[in-house]
Amino acid sequence: MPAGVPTDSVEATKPAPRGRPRTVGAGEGAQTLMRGLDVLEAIADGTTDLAALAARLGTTRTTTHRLAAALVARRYLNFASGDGYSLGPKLLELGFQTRHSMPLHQAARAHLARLAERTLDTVQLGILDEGVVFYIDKVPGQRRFEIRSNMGDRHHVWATGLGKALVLDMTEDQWNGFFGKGRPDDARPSEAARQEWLAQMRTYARNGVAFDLGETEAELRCVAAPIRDASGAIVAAVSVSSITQYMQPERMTDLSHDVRETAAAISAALGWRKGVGTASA
Amino acid sequence: MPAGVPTDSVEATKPAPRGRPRTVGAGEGAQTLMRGLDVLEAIADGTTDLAALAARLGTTRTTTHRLAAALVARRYLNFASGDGYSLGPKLLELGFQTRHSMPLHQAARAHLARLAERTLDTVQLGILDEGVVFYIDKVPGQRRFEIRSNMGDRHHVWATGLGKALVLDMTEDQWNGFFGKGRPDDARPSEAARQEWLAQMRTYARNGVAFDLGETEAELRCVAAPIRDASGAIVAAVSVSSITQYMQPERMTDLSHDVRETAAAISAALGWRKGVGTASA
DNA sequence: TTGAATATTCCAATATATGGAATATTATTA
DNA sequence: TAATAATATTCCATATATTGGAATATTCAA
Repeated sequence: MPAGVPTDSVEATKPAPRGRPRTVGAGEGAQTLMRGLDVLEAIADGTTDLAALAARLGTTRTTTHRLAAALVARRYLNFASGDGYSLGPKLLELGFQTRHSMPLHQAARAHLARLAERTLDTVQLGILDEGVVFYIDKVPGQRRFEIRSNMGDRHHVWATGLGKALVLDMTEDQWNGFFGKGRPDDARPSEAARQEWLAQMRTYARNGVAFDLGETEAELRCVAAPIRDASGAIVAAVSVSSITQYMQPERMTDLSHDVRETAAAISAALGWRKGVGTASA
Repeated sequence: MPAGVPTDSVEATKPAPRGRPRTVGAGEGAQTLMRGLDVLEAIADGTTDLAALAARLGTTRTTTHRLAAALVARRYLNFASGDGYSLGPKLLELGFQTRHSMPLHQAARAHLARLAERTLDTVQLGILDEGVVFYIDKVPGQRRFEIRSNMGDRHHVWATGLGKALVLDMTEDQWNGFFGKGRPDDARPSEAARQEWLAQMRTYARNGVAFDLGETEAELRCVAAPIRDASGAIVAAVSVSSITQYMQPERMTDLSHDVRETAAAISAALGWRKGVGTASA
């Protein structure tokens, strides 16, 4: 499914429905619910009018309308005559509630703030979600500039410090799967680049800290470390980001300790005990 | 037929739609979807296990399980053996997307940041949602302390600057409806307090700016102004909050201009033209 | 290990969702 | 303004998707 992320919306109009996200199989016996969720997601994806919705779901206008009307009644959708459907306030509510109910979020908040205060730079918290990095919290730094990422953004695993930290425990095969993912075909990285990236990942995995040396934005760098839960599995990662000027090699090394400590503190709050799940093989 | 939920039971009798768009009958023919949403909201409300869920919805465990399983498959819920159900990552996603897709949010962002920079204090953006103030954006200030409200918080209309700004256009009857709302019965405010509050509201409405003089937290004060869309209706409000020490009467007066200007700028970005919908009667 | 609590699957019965066609509501012209 | 197009909404008989009881599987607590 094409992501409707604000950073670069590809098209504003409704295109021909490509591959159908038919998640049939699991969820048998709840067709109406599934279709309702389809409606929700189609609208999140930029569809605004009934006809397009119906075409996308492969249902009649009648059925589609009934589902949409139900969602409007429950405030999951807005409907404005003329502008069509849009995501409703209930989704805002549930989104916020979800964030607050995450033990991770609660455990992390104070630590992130303190890290941001010490480093003066932007601190971010992210999780791995469907193969991409999902930013779930951010504490801005105190410099004269602002790292322009936002909570809710999604970025590629291989090109961000947070992403690399999140996959540090995976096998080299899995790493390979991530590398270059999401790149347009004409910008496929060279084999040499892949090898270098893998070599770096090995180092990061050994150290328990990952760097971003400007893969996405040349002037941006960051230091990230994985957060583990009671089972030792990586469930999130924390990073400190700044511009290259403030991220010379020595500082990145220095920060490594602090970031790792912060990650460890949050991990501890989640029930992790030192030693469980860390690199050993 | 479900009978536990407070917000339905519309049947046979001819509805006499007064001020409120009752959306009667909507949701008919989508029982499964409605029940699915019930599940979602029950879990948002703290229910975690199947038995409790079923009891709450008035459905059998089987049905409830099918719905929950479908929602898990679609990542609207998590299920962890032992901990039960919790809100899932898809809700995070949709929540963020909803926020970003609001024209209001986009129009406001830059203005809020600039206001926060000028005033050094916390700037907040809120909307009226089901009779309460819903905080949808916040730009922290630069003082040594932190206003502890968070995005996603809900507060009472009558006790916050944002809330008052949001209802500035309403009638005195409607104001009355808001006053004291949500208070425990034993803390019902006196008639004198009500009269004083109404008098203040009249002043605020005349000036197009509302103050919070410590109704909720004695040491907190704020200055808020309404944001209007193209139709002139109030759709949101912006506020600057700080501690009393920094919010002496003169400064509140000074801030009034700046806050009102900011609100006007955001309103303009939403298509509002000076004069439309402002106090006139 | 046992027993208790909880989650999950199976199935026939029917209440519930479905879509075609008719209608109402808005937008866009003439 | 009226007439047209475009879109949303309601109606209703039909059959299909959903239901819940009972059986089974899984996890948790001693």
